[in-house]
Amino acid sequence: MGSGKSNGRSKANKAASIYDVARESKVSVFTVSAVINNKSHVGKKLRDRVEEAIRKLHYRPNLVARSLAKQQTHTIGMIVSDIANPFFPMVVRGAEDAARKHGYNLLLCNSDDTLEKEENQIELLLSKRVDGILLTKAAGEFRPALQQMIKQVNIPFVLVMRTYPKLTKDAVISDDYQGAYDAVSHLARAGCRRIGLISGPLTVSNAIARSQGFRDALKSQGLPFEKSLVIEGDYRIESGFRAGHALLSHQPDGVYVANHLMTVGLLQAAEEMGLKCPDDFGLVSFDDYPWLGVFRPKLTTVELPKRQLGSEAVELLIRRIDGSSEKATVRKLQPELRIRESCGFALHMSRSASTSSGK
Amino acid sequence: MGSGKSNGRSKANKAASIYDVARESKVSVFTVSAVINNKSHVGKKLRDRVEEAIRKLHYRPNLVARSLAKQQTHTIGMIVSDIANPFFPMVVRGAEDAARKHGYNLLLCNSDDTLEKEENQIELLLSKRVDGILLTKAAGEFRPALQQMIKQVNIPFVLVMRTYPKLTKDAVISDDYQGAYDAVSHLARAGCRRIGLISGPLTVSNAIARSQGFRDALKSQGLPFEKSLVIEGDYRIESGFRAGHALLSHQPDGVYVANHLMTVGLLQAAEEMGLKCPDDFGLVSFDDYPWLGVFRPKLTTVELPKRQLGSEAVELLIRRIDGSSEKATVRKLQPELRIRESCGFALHMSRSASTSSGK
DNA sequence: CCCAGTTTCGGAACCGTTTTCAGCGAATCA
DNA sequence: TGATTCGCTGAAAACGGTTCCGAAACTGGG
Repeated sequence: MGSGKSNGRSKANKAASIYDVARESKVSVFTVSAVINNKSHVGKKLRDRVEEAIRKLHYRPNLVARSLAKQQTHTIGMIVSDIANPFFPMVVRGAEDAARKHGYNLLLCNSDDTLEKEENQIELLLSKRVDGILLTKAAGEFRPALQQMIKQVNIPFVLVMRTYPKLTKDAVISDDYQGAYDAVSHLARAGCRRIGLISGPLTVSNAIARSQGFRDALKSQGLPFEKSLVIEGDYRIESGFRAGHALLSHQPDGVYVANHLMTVGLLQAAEEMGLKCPDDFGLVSFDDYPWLGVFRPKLTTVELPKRQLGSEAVELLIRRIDGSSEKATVRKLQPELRIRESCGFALHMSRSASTSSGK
Repeated sequence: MGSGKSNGRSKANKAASIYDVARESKVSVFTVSAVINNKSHVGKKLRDRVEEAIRKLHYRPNLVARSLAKQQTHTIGMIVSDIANPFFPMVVRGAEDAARKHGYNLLLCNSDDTLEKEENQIELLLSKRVDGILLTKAAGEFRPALQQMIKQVNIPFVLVMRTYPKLTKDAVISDDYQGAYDAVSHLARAGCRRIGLISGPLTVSNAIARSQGFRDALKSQGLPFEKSLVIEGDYRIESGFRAGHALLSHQPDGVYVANHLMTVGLLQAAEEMGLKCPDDFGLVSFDDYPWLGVFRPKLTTVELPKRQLGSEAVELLIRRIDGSSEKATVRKLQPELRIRESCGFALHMSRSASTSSGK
């Protein structure tokens, strides 16, 4: 009924399926499938005919059907705190490039470092049957049901930037302890004696490592640990601002900040208080960016290999997806101290030089 | 044969399917499906039994199977130039939040503003049967086969930041013309008489709009257009650096740069040449960032509503996915001039005031 | 010329959902 | 109490691939 004896499938708005090309080239779907994945050798003539049909129909295999059949999606989920935090874009970029190289796509999620959002994102990713998940773990433990599901589907995770052995021992992180150690050692060499710390949330592994590096560097430099000079933030600007106010009121002569965003907050606070860096206090912070060299104060930073962080995480994850049984491993990448001006090294050089020459 | 009369499916490493919960709760799969999507009313007792089984088995529907059956993936592809360009993270974040709110996920791709990569990404996204695509179009035209495929699958696109009517008229962009116009008008008000431009690649709509705004503002201020003071870059640091060298050698007293990354390059060049901003030249650039207020030179910028750009693009795209037939529309968001210090407004105020008082 | 051994190919089951189409039972009304 | 309608329920067919298995075609040797 209706408009004539059409075969019922409206031609418009319908991508060709493997059946269409099979019919077009007068072979079975198996043969088409075989030439697509060039599997078991298909005769030259048939192969040509099939390829011709594929071109003619603009056929592209439906990857969701393939995913269902093969039980793998060639998609990996990536959960970061917040892509708008300038730290993450480069690691995401590193991950995306590595993923694509292996034929994988990236499903990007933001957790805002919130357990609840993180759990929701993971559930969704599991439902989408991603082949693996890259996770910058927020503080807190998964609810039992989620843990069960994760165990049940047996999907590989690899942690990025932060460890969380309860979930998996596979992780790629930066050597935060060393980075912090270098940073405050440098501050001390530059002549600082009362060094403050604005740390990340101590519920999270890298904040702990950075704090520990801070303490140990202090100790090895023979400097006292003053409780009033240590403030815990949450890696965001606002917390750096508050911490900055609190900290600077105790008049440290140097401060080490555990990430860039909090450094920005600290600088805001300093400006409000009429304090200048590096004249009034030395400063070294984590995370470096290409543009930090052109703005004053020229920040002395410890740079993390962000891109590599992302790419190595993906490489490891894909090895796991492919069933690698290499033993669980946390890959620790080395940071790099980039000395510019905010540490006041030039300023205090003479004093520093005289003390170090005494050794 | 083998180890007894086991039912053959190894229990380990296998997520429960809808059949499992149907068997467990002794109903048909239809009923289970019905309670999951709470469709046609299912009796209270049955519903309870099913939900109980779901909980017990930690069942989560397999979204790839659902996608295949429903012919929609609830996934949207987003192609940006480069997520590591600080401009994009916030628009991606805006997009991700909006997408999630509607139950969609974001598949993120980088094109490096390269036609070839862009085409590959699109093909992949089409194969993955994403429901729609957000695209910051690179320069150049799709190859015919791709155009055909796009037409054939009839998938909605919405353009972000750059228009490209050949593909679709749906776009959400910023009012680049106005932004540029305001920027250089402000420079002129601040007393600049020889204003230079570092533009984006003129193969791309927003670079053209910004250049046009530059010209018109010059004209309306009665300032001459000097060809040697206009240089085309590609929105990256390196090109800003080269352009900066070339431009500053002609000694402009003001320069307007079409994005932040090139501004960074310009500042590098200025430093190498011993030129200071705003003492030696006024500067206003596009893109603002939370941290620009704490570093010197404090950049005067025209800020684009990045987050909104992303979210509105998603909203429009989803309306299209849902079959909205509202007429094609480019949504133009207003930029905001943020006056700080790099424009030298304070510096030249007196001169500017005297001239404007004469009018 | 015949038969065993390889390729090559086609048929059909399967992946986990949704959804159509009947059928069955219960509830409402006369 | 019996008939009619309505609400639920279940079997089965898509969705678009992959892949096992058996059959057909082709090869070569005796």
